[in-house]
Amino acid sequence: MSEHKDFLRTIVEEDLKAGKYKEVVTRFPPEPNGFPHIGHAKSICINFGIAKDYDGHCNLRMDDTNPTTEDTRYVEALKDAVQWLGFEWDDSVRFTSDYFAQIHAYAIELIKMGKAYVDSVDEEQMRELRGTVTEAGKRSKYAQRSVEENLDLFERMKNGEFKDGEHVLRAKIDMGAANMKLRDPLLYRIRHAHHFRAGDTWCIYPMYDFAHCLSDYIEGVSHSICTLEFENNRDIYNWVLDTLGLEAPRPYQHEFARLGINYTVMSKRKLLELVEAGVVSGWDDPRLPTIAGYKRRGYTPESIINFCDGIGIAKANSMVDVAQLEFTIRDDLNTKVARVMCVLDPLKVTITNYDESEDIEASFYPHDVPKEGTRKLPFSKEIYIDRADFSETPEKGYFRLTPTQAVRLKYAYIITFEEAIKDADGNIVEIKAAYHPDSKSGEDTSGIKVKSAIQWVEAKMAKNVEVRVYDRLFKSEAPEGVEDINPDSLKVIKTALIEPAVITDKPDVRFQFEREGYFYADPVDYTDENPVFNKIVGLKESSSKKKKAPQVAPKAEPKKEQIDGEVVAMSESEQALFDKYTVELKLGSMVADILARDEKLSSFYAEALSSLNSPVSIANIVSNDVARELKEKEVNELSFDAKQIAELVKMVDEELISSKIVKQVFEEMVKSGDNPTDIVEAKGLVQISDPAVIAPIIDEIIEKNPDNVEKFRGGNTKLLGFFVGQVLKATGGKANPKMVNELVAKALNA
RNA sequence: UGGGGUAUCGCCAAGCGGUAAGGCACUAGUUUUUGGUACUGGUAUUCGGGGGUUCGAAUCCCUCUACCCCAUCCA
Repeated sequence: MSEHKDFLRTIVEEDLKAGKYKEVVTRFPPEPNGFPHIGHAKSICINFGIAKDYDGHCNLRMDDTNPTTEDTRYVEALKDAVQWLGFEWDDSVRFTSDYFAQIHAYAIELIKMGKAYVDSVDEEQMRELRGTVTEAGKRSKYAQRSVEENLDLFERMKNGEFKDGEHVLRAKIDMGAANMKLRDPLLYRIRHAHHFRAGDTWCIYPMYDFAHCLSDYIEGVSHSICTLEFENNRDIYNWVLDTLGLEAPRPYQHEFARLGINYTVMSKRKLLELVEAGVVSGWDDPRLPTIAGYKRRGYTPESIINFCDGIGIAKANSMVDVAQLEFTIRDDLNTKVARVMCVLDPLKVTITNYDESEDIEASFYPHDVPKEGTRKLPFSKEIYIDRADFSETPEKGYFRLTPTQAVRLKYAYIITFEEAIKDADGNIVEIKAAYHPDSKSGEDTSGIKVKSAIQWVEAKMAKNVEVRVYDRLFKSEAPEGVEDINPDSLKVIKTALIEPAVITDKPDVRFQFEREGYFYADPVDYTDENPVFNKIVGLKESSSKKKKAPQVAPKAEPKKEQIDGEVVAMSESEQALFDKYTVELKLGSMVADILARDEKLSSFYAEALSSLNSPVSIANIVSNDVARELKEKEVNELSFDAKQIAELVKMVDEELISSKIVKQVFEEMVKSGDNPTDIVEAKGLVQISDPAVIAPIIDEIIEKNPDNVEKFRGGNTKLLGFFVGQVLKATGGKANPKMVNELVAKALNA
């Protein structure tokens, strides 16, 4: 677990500490209506990860409440994904459909409580009655049905006496709720459909909002973690469990931001479109962000998990750069995988002065990968190199073979250019070169300096392989649909040549093709006759090698000006108050504004003022600290009163306590409702303003932090705050901060 | 438009009143028979804007702005 916990783990820890739950139970609850993608992987990592970190467990639950879209094919894909990532679910796979009977019983209970009713308006009417975001909705006339009638109707719904859409069961909550989700949400609808699991036993199915919270409760889930778009649903979640009076411990819902990655799409709908339109070869197309796609492409589970860990968990909508994903797979494979030579775009090279043949022993791993293993590389007069590794007219900074620049054949000899053979169109079809017999790798005495060592294969022994070079599926960073498809997202190279050992010995399934990237033997199409490799990801290229600098960043716009909206005007009485505050009491206009506009605040202020004539100080504390408390409370709910605030301010005015301590005392007042004077006395919070007491503490701090002293004296004046903070901490906040500031500054500058 | 959220480097993301973490990307250098890797350095005088409180504010208060979610018998 990383040092910095995400907010979910923070919540879990607090709950555990408070003894809210005996055990952490989470769940990964996908709907089996599509293939899981990397966004699901994030959720899997969060849910299974948290369970693992806190010795709890995580259920895999198929949220199968909609028989018309779900299929067992998808549950298999979902199970695969979790397993492939290396997580284990508790017990067997759960299904919401397993709880249909219990959920149904809860529905009846709700009806009996008068908290649910059968509604019989059609869809269109229902939409109208729901109102809009700004207007309250109206309840349908059916909401008045008696419990008996509701019970009867609901029973008949269950028995299949009605057609789809004829009736629904609704929770009776509030048609005027500002949260639209709370306007009598649907609990059950009629669906005469075959359920892939429950078969035909049901013709009513619970809605997500009803089934999910109850399923969580039934499974003993403690932390129900979902994505941000369910924030509004949280109120129903709580309503159902609370209204049913389900006993603690019960689950609570927490939301995090779903994953977005640029140059791809993540919604099930868009993914399905691509698959159905045949733009990709299927759900496991290596260009897709599906788990099946990444798996087929050659990504490792570790890399996906590292990626999910790396991006963190928060509540801000975000779009992660694919480069971050690519980093994790390179990083993972770098230390694991054998390096072999494959020439993607072969150019024949004849070594004019070499006539024998030999086998060269070469390590599978570079010096910095602590793994063992070698293979034999055949070498002879005729070899192939990559077309890109020769240039007749090299640009500045080109490191490979040119008419005037020798290059090393990796693990073998250095060669120098002799002649380029061209066809009628002027295309180079062959290079003639000379090798240097004394330059053999490991026993080089030639003294020739080369800038690069390139991959090659021996012509006769090389195996022909198919290489599928994948690039991002979309050309735009935030693709909308098929129109944004990158036409070059797949290049099939049928004529690549690979060193024989890879095919004959099959040392592994994943390789680094030297200087090209990481590749994976396609698990589906690879055969001995037609070996197929998928490009997982290219090697990182330093900018100097990159052909055209894709310099995008068109330097920042000149900082867009922000136009402030208009502030609501004050009413007449508020204005009068404001004037009084600013003119008579000499308050700052901001503070006066806050007070004048808030009736609770202004009357609280007036009351405090009546017991202590210190208008500015009181105004400050009322407009800041008291205002915070009054945000969600009424005056009579406060644990303290205006008189006590006046008392507190008095102590500040008399310099009995420092402004820092005020915060502390105030917190205490909020918590306990005790008198400020008593708090100060009980905790001994009286301000220390004696330099004789403070000075030695400062000396000590200075002595303990020589580095920072040096930095400070070197010009980092921000560090003054650090020292002041340290001194204040050492005195429990009691030292007079103004004095500390002065003394520290003096001491530091001494 | 009512309600619910979110804003910290190009992209993620810590931070919860006392020195603006870290990763990716970028960049300079060292090592290197991969233009890879590894290593070393450089990258936010400032936290969406403006005010206020405080000795001290990314953190507390006020206000404005931008973006996301909610009016499926989807989940």
